[in-house]
Amino acid sequence: METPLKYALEDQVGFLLRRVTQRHLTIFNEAIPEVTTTQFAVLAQLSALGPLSQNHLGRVTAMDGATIKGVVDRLTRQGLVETSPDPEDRRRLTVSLTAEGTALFAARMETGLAISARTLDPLTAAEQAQLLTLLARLT
Amino acid sequence: METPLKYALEDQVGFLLRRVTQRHLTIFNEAIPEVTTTQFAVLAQLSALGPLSQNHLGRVTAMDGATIKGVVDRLTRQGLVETSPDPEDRRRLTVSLTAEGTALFAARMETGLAISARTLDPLTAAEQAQLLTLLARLT
DNA sequence: GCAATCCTGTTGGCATACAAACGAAAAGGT
DNA sequence: ACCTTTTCGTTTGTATGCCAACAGGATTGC
Repeated sequence: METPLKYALEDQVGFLLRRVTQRHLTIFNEAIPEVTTTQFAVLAQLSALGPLSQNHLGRVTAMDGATIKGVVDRLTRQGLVETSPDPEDRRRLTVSLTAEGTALFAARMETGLAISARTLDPLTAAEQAQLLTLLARLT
Repeated sequence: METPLKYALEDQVGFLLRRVTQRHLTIFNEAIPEVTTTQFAVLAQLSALGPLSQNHLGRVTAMDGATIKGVVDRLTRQGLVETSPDPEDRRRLTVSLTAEGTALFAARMETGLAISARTLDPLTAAEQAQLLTLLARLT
């Protein structure tokens, strides 16, 4: 008497994560079309922490070296950040917000918070808190 | 007396989702190096539902037309799926598992379930169930 | 002081993802 | 029958996201 194993895709964490992420990205793109989620994360961390080396910036935004480079390049092209060599360490590239980048983040920060709220909207306040706690533990 | 608004990146759902997804993908790649998560999802749905049109396959795996095409192309190149024209509807391309694809999914299905379990490992059984329920409601 | 190691940024390659635009085929309405 | 609308698959373009390999600079061990 053995139960035949079934693989229900809809019940797998990975699939659920992907679907929820898709919904979140849709909400984000509608609300903040100027930049992407990862670009916004970079603006947020530069705003909170000040200028950082490119690799350090990658660490605080959870992107590896190759990824953060692409993001920084595109933000530079848009004039939202700028890079300068670090005199202390000639390997390092310091990334900082431009006036335009500072202004954009200031103007869109509240929208950013609203996007998170909207993503969690189907849940009650208690459920939202629980979800965030559980997700944080899976990090 | 107004509270200055802060944007704590680490507390935003989108950022948490991205980090948890990163951890999940790492676990998956180690356990099943032959295919990616999305490719595995395609194999799972073809295994569960039988041959499907390419677009239909995209819907049951949550991928848009452009994405599912790339995934099917790569799986075809690996000999895990094959496509054939649908005589009923000349626009349609029927995608089905090859013997090799069927065998691979059968051999890796349990591992797939173990990957989900490993991803959720930091949580208790009750917390795991709760998380899945909450995520499903955000779909 | 110097060799082994580590860190930083860059590049190339592969694999999602989605938008937009397109042609061909099917379905529906009148 | 005919026209409009959908659906299906394709292609192009942009943006993550990771790995692996690399070069040059900084650090550490000895």
